[in-house]
Amino acid sequence: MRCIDQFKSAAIKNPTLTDVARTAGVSYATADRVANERGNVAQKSVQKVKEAMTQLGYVRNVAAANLSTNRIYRFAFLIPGGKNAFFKRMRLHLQRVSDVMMADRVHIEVIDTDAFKSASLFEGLQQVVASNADGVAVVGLSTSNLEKPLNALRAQGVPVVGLVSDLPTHQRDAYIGINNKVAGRTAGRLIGLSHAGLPGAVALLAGSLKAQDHCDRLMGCREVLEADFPNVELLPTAFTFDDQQKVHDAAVEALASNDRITALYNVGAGNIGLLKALESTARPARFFCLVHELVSHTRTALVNKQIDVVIDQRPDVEINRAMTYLQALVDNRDIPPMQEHVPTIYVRDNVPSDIPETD
Amino acid sequence: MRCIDQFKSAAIKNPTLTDVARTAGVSYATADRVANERGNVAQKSVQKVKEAMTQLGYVRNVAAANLSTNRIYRFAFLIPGGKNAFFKRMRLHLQRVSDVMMADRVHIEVIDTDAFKSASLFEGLQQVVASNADGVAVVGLSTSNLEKPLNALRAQGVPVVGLVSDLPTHQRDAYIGINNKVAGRTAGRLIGLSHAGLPGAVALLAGSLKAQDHCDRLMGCREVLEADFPNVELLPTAFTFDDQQKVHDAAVEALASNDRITALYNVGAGNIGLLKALESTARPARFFCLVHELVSHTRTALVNKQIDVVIDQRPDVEINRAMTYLQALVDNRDIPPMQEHVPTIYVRDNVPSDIPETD
DNA sequence: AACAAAATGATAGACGTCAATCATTTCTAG
DNA sequence: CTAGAAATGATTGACGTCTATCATTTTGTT
Repeated sequence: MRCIDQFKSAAIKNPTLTDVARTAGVSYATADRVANERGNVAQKSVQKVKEAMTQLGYVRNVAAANLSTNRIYRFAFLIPGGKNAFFKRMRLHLQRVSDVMMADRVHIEVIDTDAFKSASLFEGLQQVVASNADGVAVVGLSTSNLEKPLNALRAQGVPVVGLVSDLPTHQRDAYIGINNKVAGRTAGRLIGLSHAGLPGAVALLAGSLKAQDHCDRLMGCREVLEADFPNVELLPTAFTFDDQQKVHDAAVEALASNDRITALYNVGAGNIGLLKALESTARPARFFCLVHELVSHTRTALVNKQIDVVIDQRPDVEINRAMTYLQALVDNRDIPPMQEHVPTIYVRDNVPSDIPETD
Repeated sequence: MRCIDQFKSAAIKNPTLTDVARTAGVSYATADRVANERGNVAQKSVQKVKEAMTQLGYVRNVAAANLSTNRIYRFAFLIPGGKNAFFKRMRLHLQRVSDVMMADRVHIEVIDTDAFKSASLFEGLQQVVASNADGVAVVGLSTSNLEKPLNALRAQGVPVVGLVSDLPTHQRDAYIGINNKVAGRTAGRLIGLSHAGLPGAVALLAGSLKAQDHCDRLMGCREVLEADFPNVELLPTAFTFDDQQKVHDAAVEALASNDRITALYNVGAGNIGLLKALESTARPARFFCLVHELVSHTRTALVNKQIDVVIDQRPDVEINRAMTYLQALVDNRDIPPMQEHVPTIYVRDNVPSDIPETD
């Protein structure tokens, strides 16, 4: 953009620190002292060098710098292990990206954590502290206190990025994830729209009120329906602890007990159970079904018209963003401009065809 | 992932070509000849070197390579100029990204083309051919024949990426953009869902049948409604040539003439005219309004409940992807894994808050 | 003016790759 | 067996930055 004139001419050359030193009228050593803040430089020299930098549009050549220091980026990702399809998808993407990132000297280690055990997270983090990583991304747990290891990391200058579930603001450098209240509101909006003003009743399934994200989603959904769709009644939430069997039973019960039911929204996980319930149970004539997270089985159900909408968090995008953030933080660079990460809505027509099998 | 063991130990080092040569039992020169395909190497040597590479997990250090060749990436983006808010947003993102990319030695030139003039595109491309860019991204035009300049570029080894509107498959290396039939189907699905089985009629506005993307969207929308929502009638399409005034008039007429109208879908541009019409005209009790492309005014209208859904192409994501593709193509690298780019659905709750003003 | 302290200059090796050159060895055909 | 071709080895400078050392100049203090 700023370089159209140069661009046209055959040879473009970025100014080097030597160029800066020359136009500033100082030696390379001094320019270097200024650039790398090594101190022992007179104010007026600092001034001269900085002016030369802006004048020439000097940009530090990160590649050369990394080469000279033999820089390698070692990033650790702490992600819940186990059978959860969403995190499986996340780990799969991480693995794929990892191969490509090798060329950029980015090494990735994935540490499986126990999804709901605070101790496991704590232990994983301590492992990272010891492994002298350059950056860490953590899927946190709102109930666990990770202050000590996180502060230890950040005291070492290791940036920490919260992933999917936020950490206390002062314990991390950035948060990459959706706003779950927004996700809930989005669900509420779509449920409301699907009623076209007709009366209806929504069955709600959630894991537990202890999960902050589930709470937020429920709240968002309720907010929108109460404000904009008084024709839609909210039935009491059933809690499933994200267990497939419990989800199944709750869905069957909801469908059977209330013949006014027109919509079902599962705020949490365990959708396989829900799908089984939908297969075996008669569905009302008017029925709108909405779940979270696009994985192979929810995708199939979407295409097969068992469910109508999937709200997805785009774990691949989140991983990419985490990586970008970590690199920028480590290099002390500007973070590239990126649009706010919001929940994605999939209906059966805009669903990507390349969702990997994770089962 | 593959390097957990190394990761744990304090010092990690990527193998260099010297290491490869050593374990292959050949000189650096020979290893280099293999790595850079310079020829004049015996088959068995090639074999030995390649084996050593896979054995050690050698990955070419792109940073060092680019440093030694003084590589600079010069990418040209041919994007329609003028007042169109969507392309304004695209150019704005390009500009922002450009600043950050300077650190990676990526220079970006944006060439404004005349949105609908084939000659302008042709001229712009010839300009690029002359400017010896390293890669080109073009917003094409289905009606124009760009075979000559495109082939000239690709003959020079300059990768060409089609953006937003596809080019003939054999004339480009990749296409970055949404599938417009999918976009239309998505619109149709949402319109259908919004009727909850009640009867309705959809007013359709489009620019012109000459625009391939508009055709595709109309077709997709019709497909879904006819197949899955027989209760929704499709009214004849009004053609607006993407002119605000014509869009306004068509919308007013549609709302006035047909009291059964329950939805309006503008397949094309000129939404400012539509918004004016919605402000001044009485809307039916049941009314679902859907448009394309999130820009400041459509975002405002979404939040203010004038429209219900915006289907967006995510120009920022498209730009980023184009950049990634071009870099990978130039470096002859693998393209990082990325999920299929599909149209994004925005309702007023999941709409990003940081859409820049482009008016 | 003398002296220490602060600032500056000059320079060199390392990082991994590319792109050369030139000498030497090995292979192949007649 | 030998000339010529093909293959290989050895080596070098450049790219831009970092890090270090050491010599020299300038500054400020008494």
